Amino acid sequence: MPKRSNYLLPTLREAPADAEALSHKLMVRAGLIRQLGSGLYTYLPAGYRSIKRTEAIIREEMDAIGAHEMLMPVIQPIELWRRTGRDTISELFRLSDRKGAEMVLAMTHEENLTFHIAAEVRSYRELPLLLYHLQTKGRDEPRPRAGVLRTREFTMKDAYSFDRDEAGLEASYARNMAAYERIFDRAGLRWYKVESDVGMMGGSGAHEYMAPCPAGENEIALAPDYAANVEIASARAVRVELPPELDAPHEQPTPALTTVSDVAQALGVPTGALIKAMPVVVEGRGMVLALVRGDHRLNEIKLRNRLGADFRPAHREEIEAEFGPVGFIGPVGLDAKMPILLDEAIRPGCYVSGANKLDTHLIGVHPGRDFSFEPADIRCVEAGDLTAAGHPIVIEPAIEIGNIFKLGTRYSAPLGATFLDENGVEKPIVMGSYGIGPARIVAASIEQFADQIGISWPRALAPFDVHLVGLGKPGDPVSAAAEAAYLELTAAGLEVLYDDRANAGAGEKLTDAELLGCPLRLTIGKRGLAEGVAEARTRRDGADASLSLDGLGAAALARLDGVA
RNA sequence: CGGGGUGUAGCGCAGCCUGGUAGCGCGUUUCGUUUGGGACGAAAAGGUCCUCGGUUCGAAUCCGGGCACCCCGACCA
Repeated sequence: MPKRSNYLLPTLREAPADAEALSHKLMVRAGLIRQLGSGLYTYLPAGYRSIKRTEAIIREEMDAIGAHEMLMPVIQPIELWRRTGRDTISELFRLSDRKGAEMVLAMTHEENLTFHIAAEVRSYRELPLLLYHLQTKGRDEPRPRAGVLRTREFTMKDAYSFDRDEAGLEASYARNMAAYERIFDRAGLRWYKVESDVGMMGGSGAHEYMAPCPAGENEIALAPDYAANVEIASARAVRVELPPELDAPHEQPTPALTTVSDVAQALGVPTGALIKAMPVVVEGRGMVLALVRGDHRLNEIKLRNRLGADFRPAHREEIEAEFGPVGFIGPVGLDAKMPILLDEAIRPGCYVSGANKLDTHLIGVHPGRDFSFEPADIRCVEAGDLTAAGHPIVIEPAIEIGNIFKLGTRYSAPLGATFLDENGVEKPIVMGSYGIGPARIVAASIEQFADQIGISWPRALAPFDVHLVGLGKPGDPVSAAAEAAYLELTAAGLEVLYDDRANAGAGEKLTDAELLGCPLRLTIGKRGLAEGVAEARTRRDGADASLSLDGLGAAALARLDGVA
């Protein structure tokens, strides 16, 4: 176990100027990481200890569900990626070897493993399989950020399941889910499992594991009976007060009023009484008009999923050709020209919409009567919306610490991973993939539990169980007692960092211990030595106690047992 | 890829507008005094001022190109 006097733990009194997120600042200040380049971080010894502890938990729980660890290369021939069509992903790092052959740095390992499974697995008798590895991933992120939270190179635990059918996949999925819940619980995190978009992984279903924290780059919608990424979340909108019914739409002059809030204010109606019209162009299909309530935002992921195709916002010229002046467009009269999707939050009633005429809106527009539409759920949920059971939703920022995907045959089909069933029929293997980012677990833990004075580790992730602070000078009895304590703690099986520095003051050592945030700090000083005790302070609750130097190892272990 | 910002000693920053031998705090080294919350005194080391070019007698400073890094947005298996 290390002594601080010859351990690389460069703590800083101030955070580097370019750090913004709390976990980033603290990891640098506590001497856990240093930056090499944008999105590229070195783990110094103490930081790497936490990473390894996290990885150990992951290994134990993956092994416990019968997954088998292996190891696959980071550098791969691009050919495999061509076969799955992932060679065009812009985040893919590309390189070439001395012969000019094109290679990539793997961003995940579906191609790699499926390639082997295709070659080695022939029969239903060999399935199911569940394999994983912990390996470096490369991603040419457009924007790395927040220290270790979003980097261009990082280690990921990725597991892959291979089953003969959907039912098998469901079972594999459930096993991984159970392992994940144990992993995040053991790591001491606050976390949620949320429904998520399948994104570019493809496949039929996905969940994300989210750790709420201020630096999170995702938003999750939460209620007692609900948890989903806002990318796909659905809820009942808060009702709005609508203007009185009219027999037919009436034109209303709205000179130069092009925004929802301006129009609402001028007409004396809530913004929710307006219909916001967003024309989009679907590749190869033409224009579609998406309508959401004036106080809502269009959810592009939900709209894409609903359309089943990518789309782009219509250009100004396209809008002017089909509708009228930008800022005054609406659905009335357009239902013959293009499909209209009306968000479900727009309840029956009379609304205000653009009149497709300069400086003019329509009041008394009744969907269904004044234009035809298809109902759709295409808006972003908002805080205060209600779940099916009537609970209000809150929205929290969170960091994605793990995800699980039902891949189906997304990779097995293009890579020819098939098997013969009992009837001799060749079928594609049904796959799932399951990822966890150990560095994000570490950073999320710091985000969730740090306080004014520094990190506050859960015991499971702390670089050391005990931070032993010796306040004596070389050669004095205090120093000798600290050295003895160090030996005894180590012998008791504790992971201990001993601050034996002769050139650091008491305040410096104690402050450093608080910054690094190990669960138990033991101080050996003149004061305690006179009583034959070490002074113990637990980091999470700040509680002090005196532990007899005689039998210190057992006493420290007992003290730690009371800590998270 | 759009917008904003930064680059000067290990870290944090000033100096730049108005060109004239590069500074402050912390840290580091040595000596002494201290020794339970970053202590005091004395001495010292440490910088191609991101880079390339231009203007000028003279450039950290003015002008132009490039690079790197950070923040917001887009993007994010």
